[in-house]
Amino acid sequence: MAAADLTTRARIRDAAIHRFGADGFAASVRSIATQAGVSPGLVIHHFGSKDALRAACDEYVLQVIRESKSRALTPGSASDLLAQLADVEEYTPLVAYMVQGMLAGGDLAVAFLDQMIADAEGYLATGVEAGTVRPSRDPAARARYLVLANVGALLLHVRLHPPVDGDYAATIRELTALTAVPALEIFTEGLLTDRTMLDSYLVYVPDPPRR
Amino acid sequence: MAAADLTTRARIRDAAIHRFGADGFAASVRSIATQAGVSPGLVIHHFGSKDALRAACDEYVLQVIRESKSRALTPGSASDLLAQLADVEEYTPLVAYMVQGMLAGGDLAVAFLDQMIADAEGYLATGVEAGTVRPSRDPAARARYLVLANVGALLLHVRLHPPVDGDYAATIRELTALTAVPALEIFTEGLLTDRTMLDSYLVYVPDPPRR
DNA sequence: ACGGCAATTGAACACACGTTTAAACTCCTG
DNA sequence: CAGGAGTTTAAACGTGTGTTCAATTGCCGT
Repeated sequence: MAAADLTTRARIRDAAIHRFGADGFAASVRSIATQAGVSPGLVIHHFGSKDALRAACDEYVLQVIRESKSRALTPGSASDLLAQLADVEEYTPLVAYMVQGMLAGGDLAVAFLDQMIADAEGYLATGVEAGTVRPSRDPAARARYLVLANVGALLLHVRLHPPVDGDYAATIRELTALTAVPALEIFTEGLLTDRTMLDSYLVYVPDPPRR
Repeated sequence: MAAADLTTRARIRDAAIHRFGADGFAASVRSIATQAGVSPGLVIHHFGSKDALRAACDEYVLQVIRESKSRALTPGSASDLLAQLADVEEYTPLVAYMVQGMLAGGDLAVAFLDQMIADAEGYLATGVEAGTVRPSRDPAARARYLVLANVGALLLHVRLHPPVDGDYAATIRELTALTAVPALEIFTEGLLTDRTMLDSYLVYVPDPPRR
């Protein structure tokens, strides 16, 4: 995110990602222009409108995250994707932007979460084959639940303990420190001592997964 | 939320809860005034400012939710509080408002979640005593994780499948249908087959709970 | 070197917002 | 019945917004 040798258009895009991520999508065009060291009119000249600028940011963020995933990141744990990204200083603004995107809803959030769920389902299936993960009655639903619960917990934690100076890495480490033990505890030992709740729900809704 | 025999001030407050819940806190004073059948100036006359109006809504929503909890609601499952509230037509706007409040962050969200976490810890402790819930190395952290994960999943689900015509009850039922099986599965059978992940994390951070 | 084209700017526009103000209305009290 | 306090409204104000426009700058090819 260095201001070096970038197209003006790219500098404006990066500034927009920065401000949207820090202030939400109500951030003004003028504040973005200031951050980019540019006049407000030029922002519109390059992107047409604020909405189009946001759409361009959405697309760019999604593309960079997709690329980064195939690169250096350790695979295997889908729910830590954002945590790993936040640790790389260059990617921190993308994490902040993605968080705002999920808080605001819209196509970006849908696309990101759908991909995350699909990835998680793959990781879980690999684990099942390797014998480290228990099989599920409905692997797709389990992957969806795990992603929604863990990403959702991240969103709430960010709202309860907002990053100072945009330091998402510290906030996410804080979340990990708070939730790793209870999460691992539940994942390895369970929460309930008997099967009555599960069994009674299964006879109530006995539908098998439909794919 | 009927428009009958209420103080004008109360009618404006209810209209504000309705519009804030439906459109977020960017909802305009004018739209609230229209919904209440009143002029914009009167809204400010009664509450002083838009921020003060929101503060009054925060306080009122929190108070009503606290009262309703001691009443007819089935105790025992803290994470279903919002689901049970959404099923009562009268309370649906409060649920929508609360969702927006958590998405926006702020004191309302902190107060609500803190209370929810405290309640969950109580329910879990009761379950542990009764032998239906497994004990935890850190009961407070477990309660916090469970609330953040389940409420967070609710927030994300609402953003992915927005309620039509404010029908939060249907959206939440949809979420339950999608996540009940995987959640119960994980809670009774666990997710991992061996203890290596948990044990290795415990030696890495062997701190016992500090209270 | 110069004409042309894209980049860029500063000023302005139209609009929506929260809020203010003065006047009208309502209703209870003396 | 008079009057005053509280309620309510319509209109206006000031500000910030996204966007437009004409003018200026800077660069590149011929």
